[in-house]
Amino acid sequence: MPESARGDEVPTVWARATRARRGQSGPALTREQIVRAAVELLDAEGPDGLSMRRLGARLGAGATSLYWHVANKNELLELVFDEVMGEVATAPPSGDWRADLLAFAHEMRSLMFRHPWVVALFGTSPNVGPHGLALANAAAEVLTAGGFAPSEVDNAISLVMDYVIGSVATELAWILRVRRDVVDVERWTAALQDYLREALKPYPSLWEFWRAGLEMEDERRREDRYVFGINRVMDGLEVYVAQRGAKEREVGERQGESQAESDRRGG
Amino acid sequence: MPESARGDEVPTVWARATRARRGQSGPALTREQIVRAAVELLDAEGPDGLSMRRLGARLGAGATSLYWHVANKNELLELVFDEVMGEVATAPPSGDWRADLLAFAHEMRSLMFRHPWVVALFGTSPNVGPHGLALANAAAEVLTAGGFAPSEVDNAISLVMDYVIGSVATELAWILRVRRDVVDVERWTAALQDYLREALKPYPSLWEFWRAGLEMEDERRREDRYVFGINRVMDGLEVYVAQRGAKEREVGERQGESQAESDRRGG
DNA sequence: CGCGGGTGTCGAACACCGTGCGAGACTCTA
DNA sequence: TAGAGTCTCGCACGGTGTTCGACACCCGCG
Repeated sequence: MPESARGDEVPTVWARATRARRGQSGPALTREQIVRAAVELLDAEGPDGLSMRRLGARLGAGATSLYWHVANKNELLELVFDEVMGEVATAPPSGDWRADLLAFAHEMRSLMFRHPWVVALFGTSPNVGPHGLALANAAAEVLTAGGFAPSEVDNAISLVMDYVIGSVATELAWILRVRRDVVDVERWTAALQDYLREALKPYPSLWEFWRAGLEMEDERRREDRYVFGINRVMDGLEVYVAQRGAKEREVGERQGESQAESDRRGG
Repeated sequence: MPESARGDEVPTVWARATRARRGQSGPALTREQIVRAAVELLDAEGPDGLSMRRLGARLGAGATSLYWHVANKNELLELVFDEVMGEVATAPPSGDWRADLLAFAHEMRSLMFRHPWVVALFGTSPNVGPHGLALANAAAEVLTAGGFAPSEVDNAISLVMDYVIGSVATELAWILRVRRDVVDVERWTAALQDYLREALKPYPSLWEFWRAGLEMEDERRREDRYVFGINRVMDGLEVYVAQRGAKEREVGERQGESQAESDRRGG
């Protein structure tokens, strides 16, 4: 329903005004309808399964009809992204910021597993749709309630999000690759192991690590990795809060360097 | 030079034997040559700039000639990935595992900025080329020297890598998007800000955070985020080492729960 | 010398992709 | 009834990865 769906240098779909729909019987195609169908298509067939032609066909419409409702495919992806953002549950701060933040991370992670294609969409657009904003606000509230200063809230959220994104991205890339290309998993992993046994001759200890890892079933091993990682991230944030608290308590006695200065020196 | 470059269910290029090259005057095209040209193309024009046709043209050859040396594009990407992995500098453990690991992370991050397209390649293949293996070994040595148990080494490396990947991925996605699509940055950010001012009416505190952020120049803000994040990750690992050390010291006195159990409870 | 087979290159073709353009149909308002 | 807006869609353009079969070259062998 936009006056015309041209991109026209608008930074995000959301910044473009939409017109009220017409009279009574609306158009055959709706933006909501298109977005929902796109999500279904992506879930069912992965990122390569979504093409304008296929999406149109699924809706019983021509491919180019979609371009009335959406400027281009990127904009459609922006809409689709915010759509699934609406799936993640949020809750007001409970008083335990670590638990709240952990729950937020888990919620995000499970979203990404439910819709494996979203992971590639993080960062490709401003993510300022209604659901995205609500989510950002919920996370910010948790940290604010936890005593984080305004300037630190963004850093802390980014840390958690970036870790979850990176972790799930590598996990999923692997899973999807195997699912797509490999027909005989047994033989495939055996071949890989054969190669590694040879190639790791120069690095015997590495071979030991990986050999052990390869024997555990994959899903459990990956879960372990994530649980380890996210808990370390939380520990790191707690250390930060504690140190900053300590610094504040000794304020005036002697001017301690700021945490940012200490970080920068360390890095 | 492979007997034939068919994919044939081999899990990685590296697992396929290569034949000795022929007589004296080698072929017009070489695998090394192709890989190097591909890296140049990717650096110059981004991921979309690399197509088999364009790559062939750059080498003064037909597109399909490449398929003699490489089974398909994915395999080429695997080769290209390991090629740039050779660029990252490693050093033997210095005795300070935190400093070593931090240096490793920085090295990785700067690699990803030098070749923005690699970030999307992490996890899409086993990453077991010669350079990748050497790198993994170097990182493992650092942590082993730092007192990490074999089973923990993989977890810790994954944590650091995943954070760096996630952080750089979101950073780069944004940078590249702006660089590609936006002609008038000034007007673009202004429009975004206008939209946000309106859309964030329900979340006034969020508006304050972001408003402050938007005023700082982007590069500095992003750098700050990364420095904050990676230092929190390191803190988290240090806490872990310290706690485990404490646990070990009190061994036998009372059976404390393992760290993994504690993590799982927390998560 | 001749010749078979491996090595290497390549043009044509297939089935896709995103999307600009313009024609047309339908419906509401004046 | 005229006109303006809303909405659908066929065609076409220039790209993509990859398969297939034809072809040229050079080596060692008989």
